This record gives sequence, structure tokens and C-alpha cells, in this order.
Amino acid sequence: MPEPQEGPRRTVLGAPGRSLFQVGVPGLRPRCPWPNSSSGGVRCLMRAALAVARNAFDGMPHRDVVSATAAIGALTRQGWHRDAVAQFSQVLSDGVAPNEFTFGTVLRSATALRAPRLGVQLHACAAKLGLCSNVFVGSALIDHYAKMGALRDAQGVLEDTREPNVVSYTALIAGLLKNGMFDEANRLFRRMPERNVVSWNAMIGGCSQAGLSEEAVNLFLEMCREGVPPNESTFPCVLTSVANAGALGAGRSVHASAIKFLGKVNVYVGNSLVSFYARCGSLEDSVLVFKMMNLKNVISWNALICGYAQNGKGEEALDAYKAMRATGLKPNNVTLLGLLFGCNHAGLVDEGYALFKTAEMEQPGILKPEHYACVVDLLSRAKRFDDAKRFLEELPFEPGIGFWKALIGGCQIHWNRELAESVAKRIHALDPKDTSSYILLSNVYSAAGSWQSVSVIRREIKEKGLKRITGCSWIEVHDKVHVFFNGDCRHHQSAEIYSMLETCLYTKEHDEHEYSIV
DNA sequence: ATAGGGTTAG
Repeated sequence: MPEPQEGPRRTVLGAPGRSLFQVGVPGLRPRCPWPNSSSGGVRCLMRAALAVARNAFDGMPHRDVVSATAAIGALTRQGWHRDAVAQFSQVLSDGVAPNEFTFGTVLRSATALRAPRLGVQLHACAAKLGLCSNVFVGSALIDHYAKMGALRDAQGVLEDTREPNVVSYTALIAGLLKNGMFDEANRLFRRMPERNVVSWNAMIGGCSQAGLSEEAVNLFLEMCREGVPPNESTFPCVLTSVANAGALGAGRSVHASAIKFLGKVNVYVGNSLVSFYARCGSLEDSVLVFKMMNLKNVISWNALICGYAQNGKGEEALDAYKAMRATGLKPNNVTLLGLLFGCNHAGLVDEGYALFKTAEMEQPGILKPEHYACVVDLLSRAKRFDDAKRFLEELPFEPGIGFWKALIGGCQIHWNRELAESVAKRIHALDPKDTSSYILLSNVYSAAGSWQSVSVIRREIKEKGLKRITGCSWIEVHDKVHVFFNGDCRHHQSAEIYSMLETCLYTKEHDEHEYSIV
């Protein structure tokens, strides 16, 4: 590594007064293109290069705001937020007055560090310098406060900003939506003087995340009508919504629209498409999109594996996982969860358990309570109650209510009345309002033929006013989604549906009978 | 020269 040289004009890293961090260090780029890269070598190199640059920066005879801001900005972009904040304090104690851009970058670090008190200090500091009415400082503060959940403060800053721009409004709108304040966000969105793609994306994405699927899709349509061309960030947001709504036809149109506006799909759009098609039950299209993608990351593989898993294709999920490993990609927590889920539903007990054990050995860091719960589910579904109980006893943490529900689920399938009763007591002790334990217990009783116990439980549910969340199925016909519950008679073609169902069932029985003779 | 808002897998 070359030593930084003396004098302002001869430093190896570039002329002083310019951004030291933008100067080319061979083989390195100013902005790391692999933000999640775990490649240790590259990280070491980056760190060394930045250390050199910092030395050069410290040795500079005339440091000004601009070079200081460049230095802090580089640290922020690298994700070295503590260093960025330290550099900022250094600049302050050097007597250099930060400007609007300095606040922009250091506030980003404060957000990343989730340091609301630091944000308040920076706000006060900016106020002392008379920078609070500045748009740049204002936008940065709004974004910071909004991301910290301090929406009142964010709104206050917007009011203090002299000429708020699209960025100021968009930052606040995104924050409002993240906190479930759709009406306020929408009001602000309608009121703001100027809207661009990012503002539309913020609205659409915010609605998607809040579960407001219809609103998200309508906003997308409105955006297109208003002549704002969607970009590659727009489509993942919309696709999440149509997938949540189970609207296969609408999603196909969105896919067509993506091709129309973008020409091709990037990783983000591709990943959302793979997931969308799988979640709407069209595995063929999901796989088709996956195969068409020329760039695939862990998320692409996860979308495929989880798609198989959700559609009951455990073997296919395992095959996809093998193919993924063959490309050299490492699985993460979502990969493992998808695989365990897939094994669960395909009855691949040993495979699932082996995957868990391997992860425990090789990547213990990715294991979360959900994975352990999946294993309990896996074992109890396979009637391996002793293994399940032992596994529960050896958990490295205190099992939550979900673990006992996983165990009781298996009791229902295998009519294990004794275990079901003791587990139901445990669940009841943990959460007396929990309905699912009652339902499961009553199912166990009815499976075992103890009808008296069943009626006792049912009466108890009714008396306590407990509500159950019923499972449902749905199908899309001519752009309309029809939802059905168990024993549902509310559909206007209910009679026809049931008669068709009977025909199908009769045919199936008939076929089976035919086969059994042969 | 320096800064900023929106995105994918469960």
C-alpha cells in the first residue's frame, strides 16, 4: 500500500481539495457494488484504501467543508456509520462549519445506527447554524425522523422548511405509510406541489407493505393514466400487492406492462414475478420467468424454492436447492425456512431434519426460532412425538406459544389425545384468549370419537366469545376473485358449484373403484 | 467538488 506523500499537490490519492475518496485505487470502485458481499478480501482492501485516504485527509493542510463532507460521505456509503459520526464530530471540533450536504450524509448514518438521540443533536446543531429552513437539511431530517418513527417531528421539520420539494414530501409520505397512516399520507400526496416516479413508488410500496393491495394497484393504474412512466422500482411494489390479492390476471397485465415500459426485467422485477406467479398457483410461469432471468441472486432462488414449497412440491424445492448450491450460492435463513416448509408439506421428514442439522453445523447464525418451530411441526406431523418433545427440551431458548401449537397440530393428525390435552393446557396458560388450541383440541376429540368432549369445548368457545380465523380458498374467474369458506353457501352460483363438486367426487370414486378391480 | 426520497424472497 503506497504511503500518502507530503505536500498538497503530490499526494498519490489525488489533488487535495478534491474528494479523496473518489480517486481511483486500482481495482476498487468508489461505491461498493456488492453491499452485502461477504468477500473478506475485498473488504480488507476497501478498509486499507480508506485508511490511506483518511491518513491523507488528516494530513491535509487546508481542510474545508467540501473535503470533510466527501470523507464523511465515503464512510457512510461504506456502511461504516460509527466512523462517519466520529469524523463529523472531528470536523466540528476542528472548527469547520458543516454545510447542508454534511448534514445529509451524517443523518443517513444516524438513521442506519438507529440513533434517535444523535438525530435530535444533529437537528439542534443544524438549527444553531441556521440551516434548518434549508431544503436539503430539511429533507434529511424528515427522512431520519420518519424512519425512526418520530412522525410528529418529521412533520414539524416539513413545516419549518422554507421551500419543501418532492424529496421532503416523499420522505414524509413513506414514513407515514410505514406507520399505518394511509389517510394522512394520501392527503399529503394529493396536496404536494409536484410528484415524480419516486413519490408514486413510495405510495404504491407503502400501500403494498400495509396490506392495502387494492389501493396499491389503483395507484399504479392512476400513475400510468397520468403519463408518469413506471420504473424498475415500481413493479416489485405492484407485484407484491397483486400477489397478496391473489389476482393472477391483474398480475399478468402488470408483467406485460413491465415488458412494455422496461423492455426487459431486472433482478428485482424478476424476483417479484417468480414469487407472484408461484403465490398465485401458476408454477409453470414462475419457473419460466426464473429460467429467463440471466442474473440470479439468493432472493431469486428463495422465490423459486418457497414457490415450490408453498405449492406442496417438496422434492422440486430440494432439487432447486441442489441446483442453487451448484452455482456456489450460500443459503440464508429464508432458504432454510422455505426448504423446511416444503419438506413439512411433502412429508420429507428425514430430509428436512437433515437440512436443519447441517445448517446447525455450518451456519448456526441463520437459525431463528421459526426454523426450530418448523422442525417441531415436521416431527410431530410424522408422529415422532418423542423426538419432538426431546427437541423442545433441548431448545436454546424459551419456546413461545407457536411451538406448542406446532406440537398439538401433530396430535390432531395422529389422534394423540393425552399429549393434545397437556399441550392445550400449556397453550391456555400462555394465552387464555387463543382460539386455535380449542379448535385443535376439539378436532382431536372428534377424531377420537369423544363427542361429549367436543361439545364441551365448542360451548366453551361460544361462551367466551372467542373468534376463530377460518381458512379459505379462492379462484379467479374473469378478473374477479371468488373466496370460499368451509361449507360456504353464499356464492350466487352455490348450487351449481356443489352439484359440479358432487359430479367430480362421484367420478373420482368411480375411477378408484374401477382401478381397484384391476 | 460535497447531499437526499421509493424496490424483490418468508
